[in-house]
Amino acid sequence: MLRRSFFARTVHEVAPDLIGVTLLVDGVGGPIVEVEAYDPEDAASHGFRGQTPRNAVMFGPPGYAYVYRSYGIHWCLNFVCAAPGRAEAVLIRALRPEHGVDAMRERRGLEAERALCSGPGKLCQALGITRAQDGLALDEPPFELFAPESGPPLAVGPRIGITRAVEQPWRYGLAGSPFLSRRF
DNA sequence: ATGAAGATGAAT
DNA sequence: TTCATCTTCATC
Repeated sequence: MLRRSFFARTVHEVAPDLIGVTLLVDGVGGPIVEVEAYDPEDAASHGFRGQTPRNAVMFGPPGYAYVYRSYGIHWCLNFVCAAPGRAEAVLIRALRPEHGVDAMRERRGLEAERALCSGPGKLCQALGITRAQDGLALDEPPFELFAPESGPPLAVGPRIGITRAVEQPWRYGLAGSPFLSRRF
């Protein structure tokens, strides 16, 4: 199991290391196949303009969940990294449905495994993540994180949906996975 | 009090 | 490509 100290590093080290890590929420989830990194010097990050009630968790200690509402409809899950005061976090964008697939299908109202967790909003709906999980520790229930046996092949590319003038190769994924939100 | 933008998803 | 949907935050 991952210890909270796993996240006490720069997001640029943590993000690629999360590919292949199994994420469970109340026993539902699977290996992460896609993430994105956000740091305080990044104009596209929620933390760029300073602390607000919404992004407060980003500025707290590492190893906690930062959950925010996206487009008024969806929820998105992040893992907070780096020392307190530095707003760094990894957006969890997709995972391979492995545990509790039936629960995911029920919550998503879909059958196709391919569509259950292939996007940050979909993933939260499938795992039952809402504001209720904002600020919760990642090494305590309902969360469970398991390191992979070996480092999987990584794909790297620019992030998705970033309209600001920030173009960096900060999206990481499991190369060739059919469960990505988008091909690299 | 008001407005504009947004780390998306699903349908067309 | 379009649009639903509404919170968040900045501004007035």
